[in-house]
Amino acid sequence: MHTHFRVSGGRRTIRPAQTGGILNGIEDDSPISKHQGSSGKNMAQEKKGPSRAAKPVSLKILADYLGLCPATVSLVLNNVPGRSIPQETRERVRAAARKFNYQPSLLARSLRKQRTFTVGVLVPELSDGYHTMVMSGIGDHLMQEGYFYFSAHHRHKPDLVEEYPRLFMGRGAEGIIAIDTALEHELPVPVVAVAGHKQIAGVTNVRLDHKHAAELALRHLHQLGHRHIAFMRGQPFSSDSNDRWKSIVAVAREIGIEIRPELTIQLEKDLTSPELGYPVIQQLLSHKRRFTALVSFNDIAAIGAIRALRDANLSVPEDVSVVGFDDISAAAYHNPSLTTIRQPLHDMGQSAARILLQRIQGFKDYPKECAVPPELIIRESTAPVSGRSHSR
Amino acid sequence: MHTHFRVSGGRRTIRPAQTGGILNGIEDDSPISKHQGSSGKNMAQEKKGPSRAAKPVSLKILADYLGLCPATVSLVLNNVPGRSIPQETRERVRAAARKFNYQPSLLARSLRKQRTFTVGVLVPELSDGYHTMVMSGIGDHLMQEGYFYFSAHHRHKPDLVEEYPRLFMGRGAEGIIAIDTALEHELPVPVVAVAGHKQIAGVTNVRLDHKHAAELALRHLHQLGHRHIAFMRGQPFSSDSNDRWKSIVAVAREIGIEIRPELTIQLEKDLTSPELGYPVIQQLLSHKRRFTALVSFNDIAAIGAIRALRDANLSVPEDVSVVGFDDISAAAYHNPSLTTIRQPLHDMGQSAARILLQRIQGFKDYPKECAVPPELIIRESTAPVSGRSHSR
DNA sequence: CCGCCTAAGACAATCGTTTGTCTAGCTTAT
DNA sequence: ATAAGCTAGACAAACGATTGTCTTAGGCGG
Repeated sequence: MHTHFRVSGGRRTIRPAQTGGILNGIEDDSPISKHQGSSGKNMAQEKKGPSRAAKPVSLKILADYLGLCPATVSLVLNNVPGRSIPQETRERVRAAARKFNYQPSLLARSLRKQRTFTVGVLVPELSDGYHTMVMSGIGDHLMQEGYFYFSAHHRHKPDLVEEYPRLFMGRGAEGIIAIDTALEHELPVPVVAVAGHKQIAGVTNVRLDHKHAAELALRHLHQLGHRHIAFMRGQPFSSDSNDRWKSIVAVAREIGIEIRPELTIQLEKDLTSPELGYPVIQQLLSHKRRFTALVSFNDIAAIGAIRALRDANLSVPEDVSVVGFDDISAAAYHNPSLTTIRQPLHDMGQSAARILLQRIQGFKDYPKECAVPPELIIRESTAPVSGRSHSR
Repeated sequence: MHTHFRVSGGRRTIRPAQTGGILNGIEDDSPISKHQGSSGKNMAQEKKGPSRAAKPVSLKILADYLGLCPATVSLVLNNVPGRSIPQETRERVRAAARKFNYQPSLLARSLRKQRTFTVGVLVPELSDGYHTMVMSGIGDHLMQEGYFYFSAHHRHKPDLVEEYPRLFMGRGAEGIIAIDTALEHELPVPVVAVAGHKQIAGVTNVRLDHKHAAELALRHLHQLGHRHIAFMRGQPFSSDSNDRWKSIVAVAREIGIEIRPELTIQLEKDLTSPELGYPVIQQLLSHKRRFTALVSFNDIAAIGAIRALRDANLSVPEDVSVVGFDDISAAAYHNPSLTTIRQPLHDMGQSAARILLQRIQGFKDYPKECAVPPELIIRESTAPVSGRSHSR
């Protein structure tokens, strides 16, 4: 699998102090609070004994305080229609809820309604930019829809891949999103896979539209006048390698670009550094075949390739144009900055979440697959083919 | 100044026409897996309305099947001591549990035991490398200890920073870890902040040992013979800027390195691209002061700084050594690769989780603060001071 | 033969909500 | 005046597990 990474900047920022206090905190330790407090001020609450959390107010406490029964309070707070409760009572209830900062226990509610509004997200590695970019999209959509999610990373250990979905479900997850993870069998809840490796019944796959990606890259180069193009194939173990290559071959044929075996190089090493692309380009150059452009398997390899080209006294993009893949953040910082095919990872995450929620909500005709369109990011590493192009 | 790199702002984007859309294949029906389905009462799962998950076996179902009462089954499965239950029954129970793939509802258990083994992790941005690296450490420790976690990102929106902790608690979180987030007030559960901005009662802070970091950077340069060192201060709004600077000043004094105002530059812009460091170095160079080394506020700025130095015909590291900060992944890929101070983000996450769990388990004497040691990563951007060092 | 002890498990309360059903008191229509 | 109809809530049964207390039936000794 090729590597995606992201650079972290030192961008920890401070926001202006926010002084809009919400009323909060009833700090008593008696089960029934007779606290006719003043308006909410943030009093430092003294922790006594063990540092257990102060018990939050329950419906029952609230009901006792109001002289009502818990059910009624629940009805008011949930605005259940078709119940006759006078406006005055409603307001009394709501006022008390505010006053005690009542926060319903989602735990209890979930148990009762058999609905948790929670999903599980399974990911190989949390510190990897590719995965977390997808998670970011997932998170956005889920939060917006009022769902929460557990996440877990398995570092490709098969036993964890096997175990976490079960644990998720034990915690009430209503669905599971698996990023770049090969699930082994069907699960009793809806599952959406992002860049998954397998076809399993009941799993919706979200993946890049490889065909489209190939079109963007090749048409771009073609329009710039490139006709002699070198290609780099991904490592066999990368889940995208095969699809991506097949699409390139198909599109090349459509457009009328020739793919020549002697200009095709194959990545083998399991590296996540530019080293990945350096030696293969050196080798390619040693054959002294003419080419004016290179389609790299990913940005990392492209950076290594550019270094190899420069070390061979070829300029990028003057002599050779280079197209990367992924749009890792280093692509923009590199010199020259990289023209690349961006995977809309964030969108893919959002789509995955959207589809999962649809399935959870009972859509029967959910898509089995969802192909997300890539995006061509044009930067400095590609240019029109020039007279002094690389030929020997 | 002409632009050397085009980053997100100035790029041209081509978005292909929306082909195909999402629906590609349609799966007729997902028969929910009935992988058990042997004797006993097989819960017939039919999709009543929504495609809800097959209902998992509960303790009660299991008990019915065994001709026991739920309580007994619970006792066996939890190995509750002090209960007399014959070995034969125990085995019968366990066999049945295996057979039906019984998975206790953590929801119900949590409700009963008032213990969820769940914490909430609050983070500004999920797609940022800094934050997710910390999360990775958090996840490692929590999982190892049998805890799960919700995560949520707030994108610095004050209302979300305010709201999510409450929602976490509504879902039973027993503690909260806030990464790089300015919480406003005390919470009724233990809180650990990583790179937090404030001192709030009840919050344990995990942060980098800035003093140590300054020592590593300055001693390294000092040992290489550098005496004329330029310094870059972080933006005022960055939470680390102040601490880091104070430490540098203190350590410089200890070692005997002079900090000269005319060699000190101040970052102002809120950028996460190398642009951050470029103009300030240009300006510094315009003063024609002699310096042989630069301590950058972070790696991103260092990359911009190096570009500025090179554009001024100065080589790195031959003329000027540059030390970065953070060790973002691009630091290793850059040319020259960056010598930098690595923040052990993963460790910081682990420490945060460890401390939080201790506090949850009732440790009274938890540390108010935890300083994590940085690490010096020596790469190509620093070298011994040479004869041809930058002086004018 | 009777009482006591203990093993083996049943019973029931509880956690905090939700929600269908029921009732006491009042109003209204016939 | 009486039945019918509302109103404003109470009541209680879930949801699925845990856990303290009770019950039953043998087994045993006296």
